[in-house]
Amino acid sequence: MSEKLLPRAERRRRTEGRILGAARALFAEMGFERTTIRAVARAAEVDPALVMQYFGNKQELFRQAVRVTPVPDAGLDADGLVEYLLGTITMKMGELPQGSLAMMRSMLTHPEAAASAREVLGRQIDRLAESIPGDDARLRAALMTTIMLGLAVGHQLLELDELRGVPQEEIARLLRPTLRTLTGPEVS
Amino acid sequence: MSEKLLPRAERRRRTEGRILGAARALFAEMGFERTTIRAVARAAEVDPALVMQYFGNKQELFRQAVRVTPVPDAGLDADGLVEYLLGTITMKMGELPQGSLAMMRSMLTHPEAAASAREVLGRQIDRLAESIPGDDARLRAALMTTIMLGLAVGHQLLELDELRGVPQEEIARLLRPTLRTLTGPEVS
DNA sequence: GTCTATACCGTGATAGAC
DNA sequence: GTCTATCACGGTATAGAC
Repeated sequence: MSEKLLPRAERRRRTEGRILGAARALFAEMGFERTTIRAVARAAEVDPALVMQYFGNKQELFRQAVRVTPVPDAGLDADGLVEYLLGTITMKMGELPQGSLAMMRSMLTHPEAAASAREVLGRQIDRLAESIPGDDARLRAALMTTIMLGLAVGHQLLELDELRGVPQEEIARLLRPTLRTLTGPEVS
Repeated sequence: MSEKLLPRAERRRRTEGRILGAARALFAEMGFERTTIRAVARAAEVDPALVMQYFGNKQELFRQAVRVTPVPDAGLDADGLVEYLLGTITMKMGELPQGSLAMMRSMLTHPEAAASAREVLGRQIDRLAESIPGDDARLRAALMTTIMLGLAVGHQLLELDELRGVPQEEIARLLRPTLRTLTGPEVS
């Protein structure tokens, strides 16, 4: 194999990484439409056409940049699930993975991001519904999920003043009884 | 004054109305970026340049199309506010004003829509905070507001399957105790 | 095999023709 | 008062330079 300063494959891998990093940051901040291939290329210090060469089109670049790590599902009881959800706040507050942010940023205006969001949320609803009793378990699970969605949107994307700088423990403390009202047919 | 089939001013008013209606529908469905002036003009059956002539630029067209009717504020107690919020579900479910939908659709990716959303939500938070006790009234009010925001996003914009076709009364029934956990320092 | 230059089309916007 | 160039910019495809 030819021995330059870096092996060709390694060099390519690094360039791809820079492009994906730049794309992730821009998609998260500006959304799909306002993020230009040219801007991504500029941020990654490569030629715009190279981005096309690597990823084919903007859609595929987006897909690879936001690739969200699938939620590891474990069998938990209702209270455990509430704690799990409250735990995700911690992430949502501090630094939710940039890929997830990018996906959420575009989910209302980009069809594929919307589909991806529906899938992720649907999985969470499934998981919650399995662990809570009642005929309306899915509806309750959906409401719990939209509550967390609203929090993420309000805090991370809209950056509402009232939520800025609030320690996650305080949110968790207030939201714990709130979510618990939805985990069972009775408050119990 | 010249007497054609319609007075010039009236004719203009109708054309403007058609354009605004078409714009509202398209902005609500596709968001700001994906809505093209040309498509709005096509839907309103006018020349694209006429849209520019009337509104100057796309931004101003958006501003006038989504102009959201300010929430009439009345002094209510905490429980009354919960019922008020639950009442807004009814609207959010059936047919939330298209202008509000358009604004929400773009709030994550369009700076001005984001500012508008922050303003509307901020007003609701103010209003709620006035009516609930406790040092953390604003935080509680913000959480209540993001809960409703999440519901609107999940139902109206993402159109989650689990919420489609669910009668508003059922949502209200489930969410009433949920919201009540946030209206006071104690569940009481 | 990698990267660069360039051209094409649709969009927002402006200026001017009818 | 309407519509027709025309421009700049962005996504994308292609050809070709190294």
